[in-house]
Amino acid sequence: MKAQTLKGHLDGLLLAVLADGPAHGYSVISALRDRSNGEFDLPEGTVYPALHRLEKAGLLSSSWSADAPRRRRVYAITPAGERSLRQRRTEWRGFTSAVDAVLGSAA
Amino acid sequence: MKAQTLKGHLDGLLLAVLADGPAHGYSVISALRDRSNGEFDLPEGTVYPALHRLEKAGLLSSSWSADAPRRRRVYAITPAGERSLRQRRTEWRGFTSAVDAVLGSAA
DNA sequence: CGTTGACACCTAGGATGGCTAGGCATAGCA
DNA sequence: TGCTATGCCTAGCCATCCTAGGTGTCAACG
Repeated sequence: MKAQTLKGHLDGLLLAVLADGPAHGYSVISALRDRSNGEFDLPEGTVYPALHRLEKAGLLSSSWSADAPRRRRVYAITPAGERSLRQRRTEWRGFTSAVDAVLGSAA
Repeated sequence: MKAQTLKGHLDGLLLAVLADGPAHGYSVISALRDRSNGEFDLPEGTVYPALHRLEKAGLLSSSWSADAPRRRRVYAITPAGERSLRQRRTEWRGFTSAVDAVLGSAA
């Protein structure tokens, strides 16, 4: 997958993963890989800054887990994050139908 | 539509429009607007550099039209451009199905 | 006849954000 | 003792969409 393809769409993917329950960064990466059948195998340098960004925006909250063998920062979606996710899903549908309309050759 | 949403997808849209026949930049913009039901109302500063880029990459060819009242640079898709378009359509399908899988909540 | 607006082209620079490439530390296994 | 997987982080690169400006033609309106 080309580098720019994902631009602007990553945040929604992260929110969607975390909407199913809290998780730490590393597991978000593998969840993304699994759910997308390997299509999204994202480097840490992509995901961590994005998680920080979302937390800063108030869409995620995080805390260090104490019980795990290794230190982990666990992220959870906030109510604002869920609202944002709903909106992003709607926008995504609009975007895809517009692209599909232009690309044509639906057949 | 947010600025980054389109990133990496514009070239395919332009190729798709020009696959239906040669056109000049300004008309590409309105074709894009029409085909997408107004979703893609792109500024010239987005489209012109993209057309230049695609021509430089050999996916489009251009020439100045002599017959038009105003000077127009008319773009046409090249065989390489058509190949690229086919590939981009395939990638787009893969990308959307991956995003849909992650976003879930198809309902 | 001047001005406005559509047409038609162009480009420099800003901003965004994913990726590369590095770093650090712990745990488990050969 | 290494190697691999886990787990976190960041500086800077770079592609590219957009903003904001520029040029010029032509038709219509007051």
